[in-house]
Amino acid sequence: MAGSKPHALQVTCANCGLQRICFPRGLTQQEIIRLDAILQSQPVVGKGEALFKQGEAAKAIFALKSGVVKLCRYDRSGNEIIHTFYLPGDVIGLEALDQPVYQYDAIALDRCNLCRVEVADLDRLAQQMPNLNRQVLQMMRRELELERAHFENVSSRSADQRLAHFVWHIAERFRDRGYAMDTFQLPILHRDIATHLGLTPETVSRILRKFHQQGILTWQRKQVTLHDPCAVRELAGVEAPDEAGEGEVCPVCQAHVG
Amino acid sequence: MAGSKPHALQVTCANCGLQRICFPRGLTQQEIIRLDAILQSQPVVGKGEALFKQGEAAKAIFALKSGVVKLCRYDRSGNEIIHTFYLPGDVIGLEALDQPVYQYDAIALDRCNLCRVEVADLDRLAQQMPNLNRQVLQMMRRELELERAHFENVSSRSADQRLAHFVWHIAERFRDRGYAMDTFQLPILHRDIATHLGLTPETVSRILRKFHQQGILTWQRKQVTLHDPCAVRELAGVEAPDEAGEGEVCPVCQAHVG
DNA sequence: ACGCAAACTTGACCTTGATCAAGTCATTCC
DNA sequence: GGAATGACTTGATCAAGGTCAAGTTTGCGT
Repeated sequence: MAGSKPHALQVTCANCGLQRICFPRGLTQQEIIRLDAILQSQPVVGKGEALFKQGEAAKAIFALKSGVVKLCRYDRSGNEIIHTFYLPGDVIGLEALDQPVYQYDAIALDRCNLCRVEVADLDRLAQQMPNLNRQVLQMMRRELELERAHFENVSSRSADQRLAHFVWHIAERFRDRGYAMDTFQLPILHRDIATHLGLTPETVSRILRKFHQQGILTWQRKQVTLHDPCAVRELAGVEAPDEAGEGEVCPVCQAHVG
Repeated sequence: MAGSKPHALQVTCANCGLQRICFPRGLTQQEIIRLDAILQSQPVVGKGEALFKQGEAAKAIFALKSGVVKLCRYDRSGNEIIHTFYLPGDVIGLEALDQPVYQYDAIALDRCNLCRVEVADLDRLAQQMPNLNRQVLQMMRRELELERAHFENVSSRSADQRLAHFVWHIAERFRDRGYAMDTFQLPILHRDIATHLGLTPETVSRILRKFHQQGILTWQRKQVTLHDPCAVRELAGVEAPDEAGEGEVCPVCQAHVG
């Protein structure tokens, strides 16, 4: 993963590998340099630790350089509800721009490298950079879009479909970040997946066994492998991107896999 | 409802009854006047008609003055998914600020009075009014918060709880708008409720009968009555607002009802 | 390397809510 | 006003997935 060498030179937005998908997307080179100037700290958070917790003063937002983070909250009877998993390149805690305290917990699922941006600094910068406002609005809208897509997945589909859709969605995000989509490390507990999808760990376990037996995908330890990406996509209920194309090779599996 | 007299004087933001909850919230008097200037049209949309449809060019956002609107979309097998119902004072189609086309259908559930704001006009105005950017961001964040709350409701609760939570949530929104919370007209089909909550119409019908028999609430025709608001809130899994208060009267039912 | 705690698996059983079918009730359109 | 259409109700049946219980495996701390 990016940024894991402890002795590496100081990473700036200008030379960060995540520039394309992170904050700076859509900003000019000059603007990126000014953004860099307010990025004071690049904290590391250990497995299980919180970037922030519900109720804490919301003073900063974070960009995730490596690792995985879950955004969650507890209902009145203490059940965890997991809204999202963040991957490298995602921006976490945007709500802080708008509210005095965080509304959710953000928990690192493994060791995470982050960039921390103070809300006050960002606000000040935004007054001089209209593009940044647009950028922030777009990130917020994307977050809304993700939550809606997730709701559509959970609201009315079978357990098999939910799980297939989840895996496919994660695979797509890895693909978009330039990684292989047919095999990747995913440090998420099956229990957390179950919670995220409104299922039980037992059900997830049974479905994963079935998928494995059918040769569709395996998910053992933290290693996910899509043996038949098209079948996963099909189960997930996602359209093939180039339906009207060549028609010879599967556009998803051939174009992006391996 | 507001704005229903056809011969009424021209309604402006400055004299609109929804000023507190709609767009202008957080703007100065001067800014509201400038906002007014770009509000050219105040369309009326009939029952079942669309404000906009998925795939259309996203050129405007809307403020709802009267009526109810659903935001929905269809999955691959043609099943409707309903994300939100908008009540008077809500702003609809914010995504348009950020995208070339609408991603959802917005359908009027009864006759609706609207304000239409062109995205281009709003963009231009926002460059001169930093408050407006903040305002837009806040509305977007609220929309995200609503979607997450809805997901939490549907993801892991029983059918009874989902329905109670839905009714309670709507009642709260009416209360916040200055209407009675224990009885109101709600022009939403039971079928649409079922879709919104990931249930079937049959299940909704059975649960409503049970609630009626238990004296908790009735929902006949379009008339909703909460006979025991506290029971509804309890079922919905929502904390009483003033738990540590007087302790004598139920803070919700006495303070806001009737 | 050992042992404990947590994660995961597997099987038997049960509950919730979906499905199917046949009705009743409202609303709308001539 | 009366038929036709769509909304809602009610009952019988069924299956997906939850629950409970007892395993096995994994990972971590010492």
